[in-house]
Amino acid sequence: MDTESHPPHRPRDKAATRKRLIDAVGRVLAQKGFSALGINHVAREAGVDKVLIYRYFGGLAELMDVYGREGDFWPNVDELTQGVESESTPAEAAGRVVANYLSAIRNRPVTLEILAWEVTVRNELTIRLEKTREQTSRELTHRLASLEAFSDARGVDIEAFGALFSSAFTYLLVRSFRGTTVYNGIEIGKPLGWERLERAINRLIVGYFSAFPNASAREKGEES
Amino acid sequence: MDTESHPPHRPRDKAATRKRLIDAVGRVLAQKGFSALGINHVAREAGVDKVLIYRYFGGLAELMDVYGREGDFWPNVDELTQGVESESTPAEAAGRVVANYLSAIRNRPVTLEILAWEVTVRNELTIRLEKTREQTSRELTHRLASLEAFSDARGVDIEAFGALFSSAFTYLLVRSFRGTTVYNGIEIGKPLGWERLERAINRLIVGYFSAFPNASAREKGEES
DNA sequence: TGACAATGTCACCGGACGGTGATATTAAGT
DNA sequence: ACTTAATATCACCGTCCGGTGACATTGTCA
Repeated sequence: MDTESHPPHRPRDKAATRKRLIDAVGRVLAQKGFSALGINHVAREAGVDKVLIYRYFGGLAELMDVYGREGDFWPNVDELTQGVESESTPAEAAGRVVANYLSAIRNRPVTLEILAWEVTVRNELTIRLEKTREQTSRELTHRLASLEAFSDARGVDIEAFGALFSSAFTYLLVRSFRGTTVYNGIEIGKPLGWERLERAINRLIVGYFSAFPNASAREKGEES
Repeated sequence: MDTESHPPHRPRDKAATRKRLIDAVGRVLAQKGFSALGINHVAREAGVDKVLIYRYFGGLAELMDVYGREGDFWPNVDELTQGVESESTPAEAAGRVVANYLSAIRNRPVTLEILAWEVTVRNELTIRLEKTREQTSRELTHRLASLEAFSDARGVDIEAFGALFSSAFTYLLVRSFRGTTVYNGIEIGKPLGWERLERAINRLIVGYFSAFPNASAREKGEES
């Protein structure tokens, strides 16, 4: 429909060709996965000679860098904190962020592809993407910590809390995305499985924060 | 030290050559990772011609199958439930299993490599390994559920609980194994980071089970 | 109109991959 | 000792990869 075959003279337009290449990265990632992400594939997908990748970007790494900047596959802080009010309790806020994170990542194949990619290899590309995400999580932590309720909750390690939950979700979502249907007896490929998970998550969140009822109760839980 | 170079005539021994190939798989996985796992690499590592892989096993997939059977890279239920007594409370038992899981997987590069592999691709081999692990987790769940304390705790979903924690650990361990030093502000490459995680984990466990104090308290937490 | 740079195409290189046929070497059976 | 089959090695094929130099086409500006 859109991508023509070779011969018909395309009007020469550097900017358009650049965009063609950037878009091709996303298409290759979505359709073939990162294992097929190479100079040849991207150029072929863009219907353009691969030498232009070197000329316009310097190489695939730099092209990926641009793609990483322009892509919106990662939710920002505003999206993650949607529904979190300043007077929210920690449990409410955490539950909101968790739900936002889940819905933000689900059904975004490219994002899941990249997350899976980060697990397997660690090169210039994934390190750049990783830094972007780390920056986002830093902002998120900062914003959550600025909530009144959190400032009162002693002993709460919001970073460790977030690391555990986001890593669990990321792992389960990626596994499900890759085709695993059952993990630890949970049907992660069906809504029912995720309902069970969300129920357990809610209990964990409530339990975690209820152990620190807005100050006090410090002598009770500090055994280490 | 052990692996000779090419020329010196080795005594002909099919069984020994088979073993050489199987061991080479583990070495390649441990040293180069699954991305380098190919006919050529394995044969080169074994110091043997690659055609023998076809002759003795049929191909790399079948060789991997044999390797998967003979390897002991996955902890069994006994190892995971070490220290869990029949009179343990759910929180104690869960904490024990969590700690055992962590120590069992850490410093096992091949296991971590395989776990990372399962995230990325899904083929005959990873599916087989996945089934083995799923079977183990099923047994583990069954054993834990048979504890008295658990049978009393209503509303506890031990499978969902385990899925969340094991997936979080797996993800963080693999990321750390791959070289990521900071995740969500946690230094997962250093003991300090893991201490923070373990502290948060303990609070989560205690909080999760304390929400269900051995029966009763059912009308309090069943909002969904 | 003519020169020149920008844009895009083509052909090729060396290397690694999976896979296979032919050949050499060794061990065993008679 | 001689045959024979098992064991192991070698050489080669086609394909894809990342990367690069040479060439063709187009637009711009003097």
